[in-house]
Amino acid sequence: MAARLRVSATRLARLLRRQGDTGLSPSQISALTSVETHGPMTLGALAEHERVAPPSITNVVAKLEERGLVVRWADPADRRVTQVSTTPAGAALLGQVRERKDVWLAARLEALDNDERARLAAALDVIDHLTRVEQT
Amino acid sequence: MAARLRVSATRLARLLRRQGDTGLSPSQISALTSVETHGPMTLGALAEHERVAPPSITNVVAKLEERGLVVRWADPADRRVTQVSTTPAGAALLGQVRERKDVWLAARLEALDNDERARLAAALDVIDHLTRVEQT
DNA sequence: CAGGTTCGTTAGCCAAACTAACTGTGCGGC
DNA sequence: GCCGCACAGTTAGTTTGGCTAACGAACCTG
Repeated sequence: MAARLRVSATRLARLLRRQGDTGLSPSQISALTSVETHGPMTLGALAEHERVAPPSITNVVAKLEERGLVVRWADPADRRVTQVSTTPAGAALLGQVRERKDVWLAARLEALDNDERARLAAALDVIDHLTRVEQT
Repeated sequence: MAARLRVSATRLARLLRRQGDTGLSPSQISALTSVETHGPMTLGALAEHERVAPPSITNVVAKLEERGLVVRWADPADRRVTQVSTTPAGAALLGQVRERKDVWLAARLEALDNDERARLAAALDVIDHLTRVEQT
């Protein structure tokens, strides 16, 4: 069961990733997603979250800022740290990517028969639960 | 439904990927997997399958060969082409990675209750079917 | 057997990651 | 209160891995 689920999940994720082509590099899209989901954060926290060295995050954020997808400002309480958060444009771009993937996936779901869809629907909670446990 | 499945599948794939750490780069492990699953193949076919330029595959295969994970030989029928296939060591490495992921995932499945496991089991065929259709 | 085609490799360039070193800011001991 | 240390982010320089362009060897066709 583990092996079958592993293969299917990996394959589905790969197919989904192929639908999510933006003009951004993988590290850029990943950083942008982190900033959106975890709210305004410091560059150091972002670097740690992305498991990347500080100089790399400087560069990634600079490019995202050039495109107007994030904003960066000095923290008034501690002027060493700089905070970063998404702009409406950044959020919109992520939304478009997600919607494109959902459209593609929905089309696949349409191709299933009613019984299959019902079984998948019944398992959605389980799959969700499986991935929600604290990530080890 | 599409959105929930997308999120869960993406997250599960990411968690699985984190368990699969080898000393190899992503392109190396991907190429090795392709060679294993599609049998002996020419370098050009491998490059096309990996959606990568021919010079890149030369480099990737050279590194895999250094580690003894694949072997490369000239095709006797057409001495321009070189075939590549996995060694027992290469297959063993892939097997270890898969097993490590399966062990991790099986432990998570153990944490589910019986009803959840039953619902997931009933959906396995569906998820499999979903990813088996010709990839667009 | 000469010309053109195909396969893989070599050469050279660019993007993106890293480490090491620097700047500017905060903080705590004397 | 100032002096020294710690910390956040950036700059500088290197390494890695991808690409395109050009090349050599092998094949095929007229």
